[in-house]
Formats: sequence, structure tokens, C-alpha cells
Amino acid sequence: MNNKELADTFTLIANLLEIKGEVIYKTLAYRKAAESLTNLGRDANEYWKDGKLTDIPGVGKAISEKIDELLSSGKLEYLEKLQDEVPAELAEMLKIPDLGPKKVGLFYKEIGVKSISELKAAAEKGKLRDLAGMGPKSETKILDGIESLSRRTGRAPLGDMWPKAQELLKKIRALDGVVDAEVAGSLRRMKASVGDIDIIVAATDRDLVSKHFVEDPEVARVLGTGGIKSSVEYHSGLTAQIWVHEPARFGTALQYATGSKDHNVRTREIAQGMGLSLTDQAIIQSDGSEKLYAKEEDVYKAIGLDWVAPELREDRGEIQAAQEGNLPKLIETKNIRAELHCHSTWSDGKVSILEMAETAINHGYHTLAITDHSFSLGIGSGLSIERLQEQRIEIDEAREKLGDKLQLLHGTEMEIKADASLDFPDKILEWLDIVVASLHVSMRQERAQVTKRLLTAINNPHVDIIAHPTNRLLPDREGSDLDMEQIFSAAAEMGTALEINSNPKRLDLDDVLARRALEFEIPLVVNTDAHLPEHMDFIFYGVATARRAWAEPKSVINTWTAKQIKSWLGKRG
DNA sequence: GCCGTTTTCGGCCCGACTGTTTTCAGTCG
Repeated sequence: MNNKELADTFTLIANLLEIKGEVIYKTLAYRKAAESLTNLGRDANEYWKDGKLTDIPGVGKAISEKIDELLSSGKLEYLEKLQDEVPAELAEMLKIPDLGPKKVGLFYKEIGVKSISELKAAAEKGKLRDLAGMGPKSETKILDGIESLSRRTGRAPLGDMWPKAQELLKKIRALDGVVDAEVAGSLRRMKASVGDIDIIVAATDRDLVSKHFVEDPEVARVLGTGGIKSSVEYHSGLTAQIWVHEPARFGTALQYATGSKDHNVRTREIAQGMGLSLTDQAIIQSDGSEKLYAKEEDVYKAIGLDWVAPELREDRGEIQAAQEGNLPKLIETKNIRAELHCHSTWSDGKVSILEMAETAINHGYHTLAITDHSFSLGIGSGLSIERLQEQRIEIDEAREKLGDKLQLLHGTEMEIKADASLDFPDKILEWLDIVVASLHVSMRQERAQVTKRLLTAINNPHVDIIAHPTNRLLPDREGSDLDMEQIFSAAAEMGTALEINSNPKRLDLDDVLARRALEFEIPLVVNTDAHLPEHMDFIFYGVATARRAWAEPKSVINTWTAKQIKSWLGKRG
């Protein structure tokens, strides 16, 4: 069982306990443990083997015993017993908007409703309205919620949501009386997948802004609207909400809505310790008076913290760093000066080598590596050794045209085959300027084999970069089952760089693994894997992921000078 | 169920909105 499966198990337990009506703090403890396992960056099996499960934050005696049972036997008696009382299907009903654990529990206990389809039938027959706390409106709301669930998209990749949020933001900023507006929530924290769009608005006429927001013709359903908060669902299935505040409260409002929840719990604790109460409206002093903050920086300052970049606000140590003045000087997109993984028409890219080179120059880069696929990747029309040698001629021609405007490197994205052999012999790898290795096939092999494939590449001194190491695809395809600790050890030993692939469908390594790689002092590289000139804009998402991993420019090789990159490659053979 | 710079017991962030009530419970973020 991997971390995600453990986390899913504890999330299920939390949901079932909540429906059962267990004290809320017990369910919170299970959720906290699930969250913690997801953000761990190390395989929980490692902790288990060392007998150190309780070192994991939020894991104490009871939960560590459950992890032990799950890892030993793959089963959990506690969960099986719990399911006798509360069927696991009930947890599915929690996905219906505006329906929570109390109501699900009520419907189950009172009229035996176990599934969404049974709930729908009961609502249509008017069987819900007479239950305690229910009425005709609540019944209709549930039917609307079920319908909305079928329309909703769930969490979507950051790359899909970000442009939509920017459009919405533009619309809102253009409204009368709007002074300022910013995205908040997981979108502002640049999480790889995002549930909905949160926007904080500073406005002089707050009602007018809310009115325009909910009356937009693209709105399918108004989920709620009040003096401060309004939320809507668009015909596309996307949901968005805005909080409208007076401009003087914009700082606390933005801080609050950016989250994460756990980060906010910490900031509030600190405020409490100072006799203050931090809310989305203001900081309330011990005498009850309000202090207003228009700027987020000043909110952090007021509770003794340096301003924390949104990408770090996950309660992964950033609060302590902010207290001690130790926050990292995070990498920025403008620090990126080289692209070391892209494709041309020689394989599955859409434009010529020269066009990619010009795009790189327009991005202000000093170095570009052309890394077309190698031959065993049939779908990417990979290059044979002969074709690779022919490609060198075109590279040299391009070099002549470009002069000193760009350092153009001839490389490959070499396939690591299913049997762990590499596509090119060492002689060819040595001849190339740069070697990026990756796998695209047989990613569902068992852990030992798929790990061995990456280790073979890492341990070859001619391989410089491992691209998209886990091969996950957002939103749904999980990465290969890899022993990441072994891979990190080997990469650290060999000095092989690991990629953060900036394509928003990949973002691989993810933030958690990239941070772990930095702990091993492994060099990172943020590449776009561009197949089109426009793809080079993806760098924004890759850098965001690097920021979430606490990366500083010096740890990312494509922030280095052209000379430094050339010299690094030269030393690697 | 977890945790400790007042605590090994007693807390655990805080408020908006809605629909049901007639002062509050449930849901959400």
C-alpha cells in the first residue's frame, strides 16, 4: 500500500465516522493523518520498517497501529466493523453539494437511504421534507445538488483553471466600484489541481459587485449570495465564488481566502497567543476594537511573521521559517534562462529547430536543448542513430544562423525501454551535448522493475536529466510505483538532474517529491517539454511547482549562466 | 484521535449563508 492508498483509507474512515456522528475532533484527526501522508514526500513504508510511524505528524498510537495492520495484512478490521454500522456507499453522498454528514446520517437512519439513486427517488417522492430540520426547499436543493454533481468537473488541472480565472478576474476588475481583485484559494497557492475559483474583491459598492457576479449570463445556478460572499455554478460545470470586502479590509480577506486551511489554523493560533483574533475582516484586539489591513504583508507583520509566498502556505514548516526570518528566496520565472527539453518536427514537435530557437530567444533564454525522441518510442516518431546524425547537420546550420544569440545544444529524449535497457549506446550518448532520459511505456510494471529502469538511466554517467520521473498525468493517471528514496539516493550520488516538467498535465516531479529531492541536494531542472512554441509559456506552471517545493534559483540548473550549464554538462561526459 | 514555550488533560480557527426554526443546526471554505 502506498501513501495515497493509506490516505484514502483514513479519509474514508473520517467520512464514515462523521456520518455516524462521532465527535468531530476524531474525524479531524483522521483527516489530518490523511493529509499528512499525502504531503510526506517519503514512502510511509520507510517509516514503518524503521518503527517510526509516529514521527509522521498527526499519527499517534491508534493510527500508527492501523497503518501497521494495513501494511502487514492489507486489511483493517476497524474499518470492516465500521462499515457494518455505516455502509461505505454513504460516503459517496457527501459529494453532493450542500449535503453533509448529518443529513446523510439522518436519511440513512430514518428512511434507509444508502445511495445517491435512492436519495433521488426519495426526494422525488417527497419523502425527505417531513424529516427533522428538512422542508420543501431543502428537498429541492438536494435534487438540484444531485443534478449539479453530474455536471460538475471535480478538480481540474491548474493549467485549465488558471486561464479561466484570469478571464473572470478581468471581468470583475472591470465592474463599477471595484478597487482591486485577486484570485485566492488553491489557485493562488498554485496547487497542481484546483477545485474551484475563489476571488477576493475590494469594492466601494459591494452589493453591485455581487449582483453583477450572480447575474452573469453564463451562470447556471446561484449557489448562494449574501452581503460578503456569493458563489455560482457556470454552465460549463465550473464553480466560482467571490468575497466582496471594503478596500480597507482587503489584506485580511485575501490572507484568509488564500488558505490553506492548515496554514490559517497556524496563523490564528499565533494571533491568539498574542491576545488577538485574526479573521477575514480584521485583526480584533483584546479590547474588542478592530484593526484593518488593506495589505496582506501588514497582516503577517502584525503577527510577527515575514510575508509568506502563497505557494508555501501549506503548513509544511513555512510558519516557523517566517518567524525566524528563514523563508527561502524562491525561484521566479524570470530566473529561468534555458530550456533543456523540447521537440522539433524531427520527432513529434510541430515546428522546426530554428523556430524553437527563436522562441527561446524571445523568452530571453541563452540556451536551448533540442531533445527529440529516440527510436523505440514509435508513437513519437523517434529518431534512429542515423536520423540523429542527420539532425546534427541541421543543428549546425541553425547554430551558424543564430551566432552568439543562443547556445543550441543537440540532445535526445532517450527512451528507457521496458527491459531497462537504453535506446542508444554510450558512444552516441557521449557524442550528444545533453541526454534527457525518460520512460513512456510499460509504466505499470511492478515497483522493482520500473525502479530498476530509472536507476539504469541515472547510473549511466552520460545521462544528464531524468524527465517527468513518475509519469503521472493530471487529473487522473497516477505515477508509476517507484521506490523514490532509492532513486533520490542514486541521483544524488551521480549528480543526475531531475526534471520538474512544466506541462500542466504533468507537473512531474510534483511539489512534494521535488522538495524531497532538494533535501538530497539533487539538482533540479524546470523544463517545458515544448512541442509547440506556445508550450514554452508553460514554464510559469513549472516554476510555480518548484516554488511549492521551496526551490531557490541556485538549485535549478536552468537558472545558471550558459557557461555554467556547458561546464556542468562537460564534466558529465 | 492527537498534542504540549501556561497543558500528559482538555482543548482542538472562525464566520457567512441558508433553511429551518422562533434561537439554531448544517454546510462550506
